[in-house]
This record gives sequence, C-alpha cells and structure tokens, in this order.
Amino acid sequence: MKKKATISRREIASAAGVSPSTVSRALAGSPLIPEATKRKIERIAKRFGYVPSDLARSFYQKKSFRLGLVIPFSMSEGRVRAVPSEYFSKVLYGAVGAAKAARYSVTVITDDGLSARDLEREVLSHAVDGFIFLGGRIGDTRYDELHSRTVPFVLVHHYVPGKPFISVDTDSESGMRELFAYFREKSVRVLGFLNGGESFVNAVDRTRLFSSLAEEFGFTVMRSVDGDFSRTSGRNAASHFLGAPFPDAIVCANDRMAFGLIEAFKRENVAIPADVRVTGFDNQDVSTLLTPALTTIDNPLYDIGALAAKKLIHRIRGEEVASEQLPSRLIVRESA
Amino acid sequence: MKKKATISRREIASAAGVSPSTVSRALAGSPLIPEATKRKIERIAKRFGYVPSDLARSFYQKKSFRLGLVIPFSMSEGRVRAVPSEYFSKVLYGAVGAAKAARYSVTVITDDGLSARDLEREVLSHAVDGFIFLGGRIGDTRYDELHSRTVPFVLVHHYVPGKPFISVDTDSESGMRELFAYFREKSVRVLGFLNGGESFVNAVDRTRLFSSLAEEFGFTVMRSVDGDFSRTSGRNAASHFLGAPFPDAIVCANDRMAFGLIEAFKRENVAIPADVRVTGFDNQDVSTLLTPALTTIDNPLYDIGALAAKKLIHRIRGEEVASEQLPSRLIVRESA
DNA sequence: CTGAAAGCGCTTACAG
DNA sequence: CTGAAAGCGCTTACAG
Repeated sequence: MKKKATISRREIASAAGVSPSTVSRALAGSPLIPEATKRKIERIAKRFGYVPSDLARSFYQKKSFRLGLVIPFSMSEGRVRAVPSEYFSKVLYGAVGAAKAARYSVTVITDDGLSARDLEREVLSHAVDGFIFLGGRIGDTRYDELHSRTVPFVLVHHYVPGKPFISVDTDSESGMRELFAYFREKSVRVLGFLNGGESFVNAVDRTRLFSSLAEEFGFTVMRSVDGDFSRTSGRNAASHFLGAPFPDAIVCANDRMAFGLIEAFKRENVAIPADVRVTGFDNQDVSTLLTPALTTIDNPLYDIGALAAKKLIHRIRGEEVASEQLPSRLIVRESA
Repeated sequence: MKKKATISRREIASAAGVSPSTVSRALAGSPLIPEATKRKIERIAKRFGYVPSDLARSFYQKKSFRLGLVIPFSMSEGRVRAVPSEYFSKVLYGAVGAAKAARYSVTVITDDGLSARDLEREVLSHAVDGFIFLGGRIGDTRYDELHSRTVPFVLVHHYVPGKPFISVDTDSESGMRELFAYFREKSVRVLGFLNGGESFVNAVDRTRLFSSLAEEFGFTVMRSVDGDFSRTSGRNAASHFLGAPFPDAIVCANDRMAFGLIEAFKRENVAIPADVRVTGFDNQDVSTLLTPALTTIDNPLYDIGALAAKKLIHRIRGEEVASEQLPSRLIVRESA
C-alpha cells in the first residue's frame, strides 16, 4: 500500500507561516494560541478544505469517542425479537443528541447473546468507550463481570438490586401518584389492574407501585389480571372484566395492553370512559390517535436517552456518577 | 499525558517466540502464517487477554469501518419530526446485521438540516466512511454535491430521477400486482384509492402504480382521496366514502392511513370486509393485531437495510454498485 | 506563545 | 515464512 502523507496540515502551516503543531493547536482550540492567529489559521484551513483526522486523534488518545447502545435483538426463523421500536427510537434519538453535544457518536450494537467477554472486547479494541444497555431482563449476569473489569456502562430502565451499577430510569411513582390523585378527584374508588408480568423490571415496579398507592389512597382493588405488556394480553384480559360489575377504572401497566383491552371492550360495546375508565402507561405516539384518546402516564424516553449518554460520558471520563430517575407525569385525555 | 506503550503485543510475541509483526499477521489472519503458528499465537493472546486496537488499524488504513445512517430528525418546541420508528428500527437492524458481518459498524446521524459540507466533513475526518440516507424528501440537493465530491452514499427508499445515485428500494409493483390479481379472483372491480400525497417519492410511486394497474386490469376507479401517509388523514378520508355506494375495495397507500380509515369506518358501523374491503401497504407489526387484521403488502425493510449496508460497503471499497429493488408481496389477512 | 520531536499501535513493503 | 523498519496524522511534554 502506497501512502502519501496528508500534506494539508503542512500546507496550512506554511501558508499561515507557522508550524504544523500550531495548526493543530489552533484548530483544536488550544487556549495558548492568540485569537488572531487562530482565526487566520481557521480561514486558511477552510480555504484548503482541510479537516483534521478524528481517527488520528482517537488513536493518539486511545479513545474512540463512541458510545455503544446495546439492544437485545435476534432473528430466528424470520421472527424478530427486539425492544419495541418506538421505545428504542426515542431513547436512541435522545442519546445521539446528547452524545453529539459532547462530540461523541452512538453506535448501535445488536445483542443476540453477546457474552461479557464479547462486550469487553469491544472496549479493549476501542470500538466503543462504553455501553448503554436497553431492554435488559432480570437476571442478566454480564453486568457483574463488566463492572469488575471496569468497563463503563449505564443501564436504562433497569437496575440490579444491591449493585452499584449506574442506571437511568423513569420515576413511575410521580406519574402514578398524579393518576391516583386524579382518580380521587373524579370519585373513582374501585380499581382493576392489568399487570405486566414478572419478566420486566418495569412491570414488577409498576405492580408494586400500584398496590402501595391503592392502599395509601384507600381504594379498593377489585381485580388484578396477569398480562405480559403485549397488546394481545390486553385483549385477552377483557374477558376477566366482562360479565361482572366493572370497577370504576382499570389501570393498565402499559399502553399496549390498554390498546388491546379497549379494542376488546369496544367490540363488546363497552363505553369508555362511561362504563369504565381505562388508563395506560408510556404515552406512546398512537395514544393520541385512538378513539377514545388514551389517558396515560408520560415516560420521558427522549430525556432518559440523553441523560444516559451524558452519564456514560462522565463515567468514561472517570468521574463519579450517580443513578437517576426522571419524573413521569399524568396525561389526561379521553379514556379516563 | 504520560503514555506507556501497550506492552501486550510484544509480550505475546516473546511468549510465542516470534516477532510482533508475526503476532499481528497471525491475528489478522494473514495467509502467510502457517496454521500451527497461528493457533499457538491465538492461544497465547487469549491467555494474556490481548485484543488488537481497532483504532490503530483504522488509523493506519484511513478507514473508520463505520457507516453513517442519516435520518431526518428535529425537535422544535418539544415536537419531534422523525421517520416512523418502526420503519427506522427495521432498516437499522438490517443495516447493523449486514455491517457486522463485514466487520463494519453503524453510527446513527440525526439530520436536522446538515449541509452537504457538514456531511462531507464527517467523511474527511474519518468519522464514517459513507452514508445511508433514510426518509429523504423529494428535492434534496445535497446528493449532487456529495456525489461530485465522491463521498460514498446510498439512498434508501428514494432516488433522484436521472441521477446515477445508488438506491435501494422496495419494488412496490410486485406486491401491488399480486393484490390486483387477488382482487380479480375475488370479483372486485370497482376501487377507491387513498393516496399518500406528493411529498414522498414512495407515495408518488404508489399512486402512479395504482393507476396503471387499475387500467391494466380493467378496474374502475370510483374515487381517489388525498392523504398524507398519516393515520389522521386516513381517518379523515372516511367521510369521502360514506353516504354513497362503496367501491368493492379501498386501497390505501400505506398501513397507517388504512388504520385510520378502518377506525373511522368501525365507528360508523361499516363492516369490513363485508361492506367494503380495505388494504394497506407496509405490513406494520400492528397489522396483525387489529380487528380485522389488515390485508396489506409486505415491505421488506429489514432486507432493505441489510442490502443498503452491503452496497455501501462495496461502494466504499471502490467497486461498481448498481441500484436494486427488492420485491414486495401480498399478505392476505382479514380486511380484504 | 511556538517549534521540533517523540510516540500512540497498528500494517506492510522490503529484504532475507 | 519471518523480522526490522517506516509511516499513518495527530497531541503534548519539553525547550525555548
């Protein structure tokens, strides 16, 4: 492979009457260089179309300035297993925006069963400087290993009890509390609940929260039905509420289940919210488009993604970083 | 900044009784090194936990081995303007998978009005080696400039008539033709159409295709309503069909409009498909969950993403690359 | 404030 | 088949 040295930096230097070092310093914004010199060099660089190599900079600094966003993803027999796309996109957009502001970029890493070693290798090879984990399930043991090898990472929307891993999460309580206060105001007293199962930390949290708030507010929980966060499980849940007096409101642990439930109710001519109020959680984009528009709790996914990126960058820089929860809030629309 | 040379490569070398050059060659899979030597070096490298620096390799080769996936994205006053998330995710997953197989990675670049110069700078600085453009609108003038500066890129789902830009697209005709054949079989003769407006190349294509196929099959087009690919526009379209005899089927230029239309029809107690058949285009994940499940045309987004990545990589390597269309196909469910 | 020089960790042409 | 050596384009400690 023949290689000609990039002559540009040297060219800029001689055109500006300075050394290549000075060009680098000026373009990197070093405080040592006087403004006048900087401006002159910048002008000449622009004229020559000279752009410094990020790769050389990365190489020298041994930092890739890249964040790895890890999402569970697998295809088997044409079936895709992945995090819901709206969730993924919003967190990603947030992360990309915040990363960009800090001159980092975001690389998507699909996780079809990567080992802790595979992941560590990405960092050792300087493919990325650290990880943001999305959509983790309870019981993932890779985090311990990564942590013990001092690989920087932050967990989004999940955490491991008793472990010092950095996590960024939605504070579900703030929104749920608003919802309960709203219920009280509307004289809602008897509740049904459609839970999200045991597989997701999120789901488990929301179930716990629902129970404790119901108790705190002195509401009666008439019925709690098992779901799994899917639209289908919401649809199936309908039968558990039909053929008996309705509670005043049915709280669904996420929007997708609420969509399924409402759909099934409509087919049975149940009027919402007249016969029974229904609420969701997540504030998915479609919530506003359905009839009735869904009353739900907003999950600040974009901000979560941005915050996760910021925390990861701080962690990469060796700073102390604490976990954080971002408040959720009630969005009242038509269904409750 | 104090710097200690990574001693590992030298360590591996001496442990294996060879030179550092040989270690590099062995680990890079050079055909010059005998298998036995390779295996020995690999074993020792593993024991020492040595991982070669991708960054050094990239730097030397002046290639980042990264693909930039460019998506329109902006936030103004809390409102997000972005490509639909399911679309984005699927294409992205496809691209990431194909890139990974070629040892490339994918970086997401949010485009809130980047100039051709901004984009070129990403390549000159070796942040990425080329671009995949998603969700482009008609009339984007940056492509000409990038092309003239020999920046490698491929267009997904759009193209510029008369320009030699590489594009990867869905061949809508194959699926539409299947749909029309299915209609003929079901004695459908009179059609309505809900078009997707003029802003998207996709929408324009589907409109053109619909007309020419209707003519070819000798169907009557009773009514063509203007939409804009949004669910809301689908809902609004309902009024144009109510209060007059229905066509045998209404073809919607995408699923989202079909969802809106069906929703509005259900509210008016229009039975689908008994009173009127409704079809979509895209085969979004929810199509299967709605009642009635949507008959639609599958858009192979995952494969499109994978193919776009492959083509871009070939282009980056300097090979000649042609545009390509992937066939779509009819998915018959309940709504038609 | 500025320049000359060392060095980041690879790959590869060259010589054996 | 293998080693010594040059070089990729930056950053920065060092000396002025």
